[in-house]
Formats: sequence, C-alpha cells, structure tokens
Amino acid sequence: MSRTVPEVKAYAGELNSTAASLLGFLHGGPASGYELVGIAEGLIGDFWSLTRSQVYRELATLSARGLITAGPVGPRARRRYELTETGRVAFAAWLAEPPGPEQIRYPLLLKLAFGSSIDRDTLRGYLVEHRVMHERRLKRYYDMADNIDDKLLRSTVRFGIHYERGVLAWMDEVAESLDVPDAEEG
Amino acid sequence: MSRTVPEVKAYAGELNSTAASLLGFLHGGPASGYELVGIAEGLIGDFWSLTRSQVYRELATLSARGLITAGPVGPRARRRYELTETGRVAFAAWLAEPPGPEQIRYPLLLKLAFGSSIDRDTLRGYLVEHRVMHERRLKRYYDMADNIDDKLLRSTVRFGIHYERGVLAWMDEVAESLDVPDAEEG
DNA sequence: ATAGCCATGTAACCAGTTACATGATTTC
DNA sequence: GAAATCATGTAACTGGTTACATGGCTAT
Repeated sequence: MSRTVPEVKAYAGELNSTAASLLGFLHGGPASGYELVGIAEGLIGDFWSLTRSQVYRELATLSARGLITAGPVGPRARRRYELTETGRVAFAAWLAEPPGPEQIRYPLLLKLAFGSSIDRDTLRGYLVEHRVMHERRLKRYYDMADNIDDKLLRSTVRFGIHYERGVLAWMDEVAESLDVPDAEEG
Repeated sequence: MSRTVPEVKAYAGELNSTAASLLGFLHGGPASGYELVGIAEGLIGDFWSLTRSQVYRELATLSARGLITAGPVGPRARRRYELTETGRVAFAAWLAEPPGPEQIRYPLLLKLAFGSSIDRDTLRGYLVEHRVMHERRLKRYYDMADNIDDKLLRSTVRFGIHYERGVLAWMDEVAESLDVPDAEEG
C-alpha cells in the first residue's frame, strides 16, 4: 500500500448542494442572504428549492469555515458576503464531483397509488387541478427559454419543458383510463 | 355565521405523507417496521423515498396517537403494528385532502446551471452516467407495468415511463447542443 | 459450535419548513 | 408623521440521512 497523504492543501471539506450553489452565485459579486434567495429562486428555484432560513444558516457556516467573509452590517442588519479564495476552491471541488441521482416526491402519485380507496371524481379533480399548474409552468418555461443566453442554463429550462410535456401526456393518459369502466380493462 | 362545531368526532390530526402511506399499507394487515420499509420501497419507492429510521419514528408517533397499536415483541425486538379504527379514519381524511405540488431536486441540473465553469468533457461524462441509469429505470418500468393489475398503481408506473422518456429525450438534446461549438449558437 | 451474515431497531446528526420578529421605506 | 408595506433576519420544529448496535439464523 502506498503512503497515504493526510495533509491536503487548502482542503475545504464537503459542501452540500445548497451551500455550493450559494458559493456559485457569489462568483458574481458580494450579496446578502436576502439577495441570494432572490437570485436562487430565479435561476435554480424550479429544480432546487431553498428557503431563507436555509440560506442564512448556510451563510453562517460557510463564513465560519472561511469560504466567505461577511462585510459590514448595513441597514436592517443586512450584510453582504464575499467569496474567498478557499471558497472558490471548494466550489470548484464540488463541481468536479459527479452529481447524484435526482429525487422526486410527488404527493399526487402517492394518493394515486392508494387510489382504489378514492372515488373517481375526486381523483379527476386532483388531476385537473394539477394539470393547470403544469400547463402554466410549461408556458413559463417556453418564455424563459427564449430569453436565456447561457446555453447550459437554458438547457436546465429545457429540462423543465421536457418534464412538463411528459407530465401532461401522462395526465391525459390517466384521465382517459379513468373514464374506462373497470370491467373493460385489458 | 352558523354555529361552529368545536368537537370533531375521532379527529386524528394532521398526517404527513410518509406516515399516511404507512397507514395505507397497514390496511393489508399488521406489519413490522422492517416489513413496511420493504413494502414501501417496492410500491412507492420510485417517487416517495423513505428510510428505516423514518419509518420507525413515524410508527412510534402513530402508535402514541392511537392510529396503530403495537403487537407483542417477537424475535430481534420485532413487533408488528396494527391499524386502529382511528387510523383508518385518519388515512381516509388524508386521502381526501388535495395533494400538494411535486418536489424535484436534481443535482445534475444544478451543476449544469453552473456549467460554464466545467469543462465540456466532464459534463458529457455526467450526462452519459446518468443516461444509463435512466435507461435502466425506463426498462424496469416497462417490465413492471406489464405485471401490475391495479389500474391506478399501474398509472404511477406509467408516470415513471413518461418521465424517463422525457429525461432521455432531454439528455439527447443537451448532448447534441454540447457538440455545437459556442460560436455557432443561434 | 463458531464465523459470518441478515434482520431489526436506535441514536445522532443534518437539511428543510413554518412561524415569528423587527427595523427601514414608502405613501398619503 | 402615522399606517402600511417590504426587506431582512432568527428561532423552533419537523422531516430525512448516516452511522451504529445487536440479536438471531445459516452454513459448515
């Protein structure tokens, strides 16, 4: 066995994805927690939700770890955080790790799985409610895609488009199958 | 304003979806935590992940709330839980609530969003890795769909099929766009 | 009969959500 | 200049993940 190397220069430790994304945004210049929430919602909110509380907590620990530094306290206790060199390194290291699998939690599917205990009209109601939501999102994604210059960022919106299309097609299929009396099933 | 009714017969309080699904499974007869984890993974694991620890915790609180009752302790401290009448009511109430929106967290999208800082070959690598995973899942869903009798349960698998198809189509699109030199973009 | 594996559960920790607090800005 | 609104942050709680503990079963 070759000699292990216990000392890694400027090792910054593991980063969770939320913290990493904050570092990512801070590449664009210092920002406060509140501002970061806004930026994140706009850019990654559709596939990576985060809340204010989370952001503040991450900022606190990132700061304690030296990956960012807090600027002076402004009005309403606001303070902007700035990326440090170590922070840059940590972010780059995070980017270089292969991303894990996605995680989906869809309560509608859950209720559908137990659907035999629900009456059909209630189910139909759930479906149409969600359908309008998905249609709206799809429309919004189309609009967004037209206005994004960055190729890769646009590709994340393209994901949304493919996803919503798939969901809508699925919903139509389910709605149709709900209309078939049980006796006729194949 | 009509007289409010402060006493709700057998009101069982709110249920989170994970707890609710346990109640759902217990309709099929008593089961232990370990068994429930297995059942859940098989039936809803693809769109509603849960872990053993979660299950045990939920069982404990469900039991404390009287929605299930614990049977005798067997080997390895195993005990089976049984649904109570209150539990049935609570489950039905949960089913009757409209389901909330889905939640997606896809680290690949996150890294893509910051993709301008990653070199293209690394990105391509991430994509192919995930692609094989999605292909495998799609294949599995096709197999599953053929063997599920329950119409609605099958429709949840159909969701998976539509979803995976969408993801694969998206991946092909992104891969193609990665091959286009940046200068040529439209 | 003992070594190793599997079934089962627990504890500690980390991430995400909800609800709250409060100090600036605007508006009339 | 008081009321309403918005920006900003904090605290408490719930849900999710990782790592650990251990007793029973199987095979040789």
